[in-house]
Amino acid sequence: MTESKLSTQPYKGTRDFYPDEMQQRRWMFDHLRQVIGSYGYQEYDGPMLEPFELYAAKTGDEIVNEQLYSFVDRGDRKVAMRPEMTPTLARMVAAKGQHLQKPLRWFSIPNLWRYERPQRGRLREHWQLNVDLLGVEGVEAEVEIIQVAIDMMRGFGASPVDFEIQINHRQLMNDVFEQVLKLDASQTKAVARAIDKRAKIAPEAFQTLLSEAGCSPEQIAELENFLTAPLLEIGKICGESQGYKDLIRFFDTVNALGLGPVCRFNTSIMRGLDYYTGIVFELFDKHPDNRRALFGGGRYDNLVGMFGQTQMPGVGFGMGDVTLMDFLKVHGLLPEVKAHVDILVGLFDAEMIVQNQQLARHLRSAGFKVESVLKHQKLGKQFELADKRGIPLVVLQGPDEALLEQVSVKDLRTGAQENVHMENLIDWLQAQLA
RNA sequence: GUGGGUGUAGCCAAGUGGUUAAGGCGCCGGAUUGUGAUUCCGGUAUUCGUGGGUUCAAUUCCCAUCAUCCACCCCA
Repeated sequence: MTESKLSTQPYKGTRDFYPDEMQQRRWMFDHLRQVIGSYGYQEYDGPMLEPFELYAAKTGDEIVNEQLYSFVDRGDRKVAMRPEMTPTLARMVAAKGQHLQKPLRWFSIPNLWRYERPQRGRLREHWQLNVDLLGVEGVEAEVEIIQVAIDMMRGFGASPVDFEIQINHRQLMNDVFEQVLKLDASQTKAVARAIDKRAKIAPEAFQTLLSEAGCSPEQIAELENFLTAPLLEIGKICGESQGYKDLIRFFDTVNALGLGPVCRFNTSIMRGLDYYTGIVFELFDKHPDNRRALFGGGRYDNLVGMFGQTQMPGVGFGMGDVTLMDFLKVHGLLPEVKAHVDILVGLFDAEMIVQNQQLARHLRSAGFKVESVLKHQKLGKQFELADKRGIPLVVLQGPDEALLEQVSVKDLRTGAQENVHMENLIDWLQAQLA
C-alpha cells in the first residue's frame, strides 16, 4: 500500500480559523457591525456561487480571465465562486427594485474567492466587508459612506494620522482622457494603468509608460499638468464637468463636517473595477511598513440597471479582513484574546458529578459563562486548566462545603479563596467579576 | 504568470558527508491523591517537506517536485 497521506494543510491561500483566530475575527467584525449599525445599515447575504455571466460583464477582464474560480455544474451551467459582492448586491436589488424602500443602506461580510498567488495582505479566500448605499444620486451618499469608513477606523482606536482617504472621480478622468487629451480607447486603458502605478514608480518610468501607450510629448505634458494640479485648478483644465462639480461639493461637505484632514484629492486613484461611474476612493494605511489600501470603493450608477428592470444609483466600498488585520497589528490595536468563560466548576470526585452539574446549571441560569469539569482529575489539574484558559474563578464544592451549604470560590487572579454560602453565591460572584 | 529566499517535533530553532540529531517554549507525567500561574525531575523527531541521483555512507552535496515567504504583475 503506497497510499499518500492526507495533508493537514489548508488549501493554498485559505486559512483555518482555530478558536483564537476565530475570536479575533469575531472581535473585528463585531466592531464593524456596531459602527455600521449606528448608521442604520442592515445586514444581508447571498450565495457564494453565481452564474459566470454575472461577472463577465462588468467586473474587469483580469479578474474574470485569470482570477475567477469557475466550473460547470451537473446541469451544464457555468458557475463562478463570487470574487466580489457588488454584482450579487446589484442582482438582489434589481430583483426587488420596485418593492424596496429607498434609500437602501445595506452591508454584508461575505467570503470571496480569487485565484491569486498569495502574498502579504492578499489570499485566495478572504472576508470582505461591503457597505453600500443605494438610491441616492447626490454626493451626500459618498459623504455618508466616507463617514462610515472613518468611524470604523476610529472605532478600532485608529488615530486620524494613521490613515488617509484618497479620492478621485471616474468621469473626471474619462473627460480628461477623451476631451482634453483626445485618447482613443486602447490608449485610455494603458494610460489609466500607468496612472494607477504612478505613485510607485519613478517619474521617468511613468513618462516611458505614457510614451509606450502612444502619447505625444504634448499629451504627456498636459497630463502631468492635470495630475499635479490642485482640485481648484482642475476646473480650468477640463471645464466645469460633472466630475469637477461633484468633487467640489463633496469636499465642501466633508470639510464642513471636520473630516477634511483625512480626505485628499488624488488623481492617481483609478480602481480596477469597470463599473464605477463617479467618485472613487481608497483608504490607505500611512504606516511605513504597511502602505497599502485598506478599503476601496466608489459610485456605480449603472450596475443595477444592467439587469434591465430599474435604474438605481449606488455608492459603496469593500474592505478585506486580511488588510484590516495587518493594519490593526501594525498599529498595535489588537487587544489580547479575552477569556470566554467566567467560572470553572470543579469536580471534587467522580461521585459528585450531579452536584457539579446542578451547580453549573444554577450559575448559567444566573447569566454566567460556566465551564464544568466532566471527568475527574486531581484538583491541581483542574486549577491548572482554569489558569491556562484564563478563567478567573473556580467554584468547588467538596464534602466539607456541602455540609455547610457552601461552596469554595477561588479567584485565580489574586489567589484569594473564600467559602461562600449558597444563598449569597450569585451576588458574590457578580461582585468578583464586575 | 516571472524572479529570489526558506523547509529539522505542535511552535521557535542549533547542527554535521561517518556511532544515540543540541537547546528553548509548549504539551504529557511525577515530586505535591482538597488548590493554578514559581521551583525541581522525567517523557516528548525511528519519512531531518516529498521523490530521485551521487557516495562504502546523505538531514548535510546534486536534480526534480511540493509547500511557504518576499518582490513583480494586478488588486482587496
